[in-house]
Amino acid sequence: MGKQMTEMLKGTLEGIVLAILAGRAAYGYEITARLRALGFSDIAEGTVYALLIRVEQRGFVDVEKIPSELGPPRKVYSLNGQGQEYLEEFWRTWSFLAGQLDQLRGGGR
Amino acid sequence: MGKQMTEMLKGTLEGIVLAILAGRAAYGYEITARLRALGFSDIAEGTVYALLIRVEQRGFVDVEKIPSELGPPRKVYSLNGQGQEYLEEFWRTWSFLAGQLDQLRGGGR
DNA sequence: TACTGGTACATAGTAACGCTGAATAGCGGC
DNA sequence: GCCGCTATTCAGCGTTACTATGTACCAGTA
Repeated sequence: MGKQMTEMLKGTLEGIVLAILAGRAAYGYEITARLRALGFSDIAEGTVYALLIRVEQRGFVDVEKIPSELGPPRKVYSLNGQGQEYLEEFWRTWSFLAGQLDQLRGGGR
Repeated sequence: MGKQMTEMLKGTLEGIVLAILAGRAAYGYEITARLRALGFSDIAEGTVYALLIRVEQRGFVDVEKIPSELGPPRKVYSLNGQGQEYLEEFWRTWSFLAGQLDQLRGGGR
């Protein structure tokens, strides 16, 4: 992925992952796979795990450890109330930014 | 401005400034004022100047020093060919990201 | 002359984020 | 036993925007 995308993901990747979790609970490896399916093909696994630890420490998600039949136990993350609120604020911030950019792009001034 | 916006601006502020310059040439102080008018009320002057130096070093803008009747001489930046190309790539990257986010927001899955 | 305020640019230090690259560990199949 | 897939973790790095200053030029005013 380009450097531009890398920089643009700063601040949005977190929202993207929380939005995925808003759909349903998931674990790290699964989230990485879903991101790749979404077209974010080059997001490193390490990035996702670091992000998950961050949002866990901020209290946006609940964690449950579930044994897997295939490999080591999975840490399943689910969005909690605080996370919901944060996600809503994320969407507000995003809407504002997207609005301004659309304006800039269209008007050219 | 919120911390969310701060992080989200990483990678997009550069595009925003280049888009402003695509409209017409401008100098740092003026760009800061325009950003504030656009609603990015808390963008520090220092941020804009640092960004302008960055894009200048990458060769995206041409610079002309023009004496001001009011204060020190202005450094007027104008987008050049390379900057145009970069801006177009920025819009492509942005479109992809915005598309994916819209999808995530709407579908909820 | 001295002071104030607006214009205009620059820089050192800091924090946050995503990436790179590697390590660790469990399980199934050849 | 070894390889490949699943699954998580961590240290070190580069980029970006912010904070907080500092420099400099000019106009108006007392």
